[in-house]
Amino acid sequence: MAEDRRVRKTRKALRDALVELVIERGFTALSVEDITQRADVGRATFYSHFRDKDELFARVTADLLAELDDRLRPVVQDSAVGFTGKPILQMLRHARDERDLYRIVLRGEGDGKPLRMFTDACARVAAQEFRGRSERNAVEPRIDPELLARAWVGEQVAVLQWWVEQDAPPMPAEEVVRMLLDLALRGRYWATGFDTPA
Amino acid sequence: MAEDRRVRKTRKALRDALVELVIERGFTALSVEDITQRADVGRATFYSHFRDKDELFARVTADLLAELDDRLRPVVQDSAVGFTGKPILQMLRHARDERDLYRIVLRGEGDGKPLRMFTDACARVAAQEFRGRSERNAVEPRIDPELLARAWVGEQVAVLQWWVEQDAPPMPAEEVVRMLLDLALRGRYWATGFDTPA
DNA sequence: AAGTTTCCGGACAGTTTGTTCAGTAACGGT
DNA sequence: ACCGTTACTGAACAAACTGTCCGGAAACTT
Repeated sequence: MAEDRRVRKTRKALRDALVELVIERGFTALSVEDITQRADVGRATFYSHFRDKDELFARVTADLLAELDDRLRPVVQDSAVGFTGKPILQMLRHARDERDLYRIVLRGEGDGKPLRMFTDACARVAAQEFRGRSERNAVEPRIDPELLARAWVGEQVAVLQWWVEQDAPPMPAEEVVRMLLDLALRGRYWATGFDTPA
Repeated sequence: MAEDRRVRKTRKALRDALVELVIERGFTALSVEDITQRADVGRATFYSHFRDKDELFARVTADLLAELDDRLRPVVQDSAVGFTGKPILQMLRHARDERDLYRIVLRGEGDGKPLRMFTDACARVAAQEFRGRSERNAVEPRIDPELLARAWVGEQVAVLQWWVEQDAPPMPAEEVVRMLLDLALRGRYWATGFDTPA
């Protein structure tokens, strides 16, 4: 049968080897042989599982994003508004479990495609949310919802990037969320030092 | 003399060819031959000017960042506080003049190294500024200055990315700055929909 | 033990890279 | 206008990597 334990084993070995090496040297600096060598697998075997270096990479990152999606969906759907602290907390916890994979995505490895998929997906949802919110609240849209979403997601991603690259004992996820909430609620503090708009 | 007009001419041709092709196909998809062909220059000639595809790329982006630095330095030094609207306005104007180059950097092209240099530089300055500000104002640092800086810069960069990729007649730079100021001053609006901190 | 599936090492042509070199063209000074 | 210097060119080269194919060895299933 195609139900062979060996297959999953070597695939996992290749995936793990890729992740390790990307962390060590970066994606572009890798040859297929580097990967198979680290995975202790013949070079020819690689091509009977994946067409490309790129395909392997794409699968690894796609799986991570899918897993994140699974964890996030219930949380997002629960709350009428998509942006409580909970989704971010979920993301941070997931990032704590799968730190290397998050690093890879958030470093923009692999032509930055996974990172772009990630941010684009977030921005799409956020933009929709902001559009709806400004309608419901009858707040005149002084800020383009598209731009607002980009800015919002940009902040989240930047914080994630920062957090996941800390090598010292990292700040607890709950603390990060507290700070983000504080940040959002106290824009005036944050903005201290701005000129008044001309 | 080494002051040959031909040299500058072919170098410029190579640089321009690189920029064009990176916009069209992305950096990793390029061979040296692609570049020299587009620049109408012999392949061997390339290596008498640059060691690598990467070196050419690094020079191009480094020059851009240096130029940005030159434009920013006087503005930043003028104002005691580094984060009035003026630096951002300068950046937006520069990005309007050198749109393709900004796109390349902000897309994270070339392993994302230039983008990281850019954001890291900004974050370093911002973090210092925020540290000083919280001391002067005797505001207890409820938010790690490092995190605050990352978040701040992440927002700026995200907005830049968004703005520079718009293909329709882009929103004027002044309008973007106005929105960013509004955004910073009205964190509470932005945060509508958050849970209250647990 | 027999039959199937996977793995392996080696060999293959095709690219790309970075270097070298001899010939040719363009430049700059007098 | 001439001549020495400098830069460009095309070709050839070894080296590395890619993706494919094959026959034999090894592992799994029943």
